Amino acid sequence: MNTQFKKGVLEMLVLLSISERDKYGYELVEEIAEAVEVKEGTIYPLLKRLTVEKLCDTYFKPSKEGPARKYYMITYRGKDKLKEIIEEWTQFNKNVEKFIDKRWNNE
Amino acid sequence: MNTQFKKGVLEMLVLLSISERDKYGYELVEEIAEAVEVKEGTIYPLLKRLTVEKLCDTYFKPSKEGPARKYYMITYRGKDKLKEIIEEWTQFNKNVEKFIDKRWNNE
DNA sequence: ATACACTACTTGACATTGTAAGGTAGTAGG
DNA sequence: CCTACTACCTTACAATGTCAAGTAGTGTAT
Repeated sequence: MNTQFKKGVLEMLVLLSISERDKYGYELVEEIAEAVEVKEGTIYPLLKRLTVEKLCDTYFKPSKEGPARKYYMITYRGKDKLKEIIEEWTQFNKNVEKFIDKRWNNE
Repeated sequence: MNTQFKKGVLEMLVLLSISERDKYGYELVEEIAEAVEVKEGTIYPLLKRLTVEKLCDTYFKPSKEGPARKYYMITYRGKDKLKEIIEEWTQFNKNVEKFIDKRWNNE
């Protein structure tokens, strides 16, 4: 899978996922990996960035199946950002699709 | 416009464009800029990479409207690569759209 | 002639973000 | 006690787009 395609998109997927409900890191990795090939080493640093940028907040909760889980909760800022990213992605994607359709599928 | 979204995609667009017919750099910049916000400083280095990787070849041709133009011509390797990239993009995109649709448009 | 606008190509220092590979630690079961 | 699974984290690295600046040829108006 082309690594480059994921740039920026993973941020959108993570924000989108925690906008449904609070999730912990490991859970996010598994959920996103179902859609896009991705490993822990990608998601954890991303979650840290999001936290530093105040797009999400975190808290710990003990677990019976292993070590405590760090939950990520989207902030208002995060929600605004998510909306913006989705709009940009949608527009970008539309333009790319149009570009491809004109040149690729007409043959 | 989110810079990150473009990563990898511009390579696809350039290859796609020169797969129609040979194009010169400046022409490519203008054509691609119609779909995706982009400047010369992005496209020229990309064209150099494609040339080094033998995905395209180049030749010069004089012009009456300015300095000589450097044309880019896709190679067989470039065509194979293009096919591969388009398939990957299509699949990737489908997965991302599905991920978004489930979580965003249901509200 | 001179200056300016437009065409056309090039480059280097930089920022962002994903990857690989490794590490730490808690809990449960044989 | 050893293994497997859950869960988190970090560092060094690679790829690619951006900015800003530069070089040059050609045509047009002053």
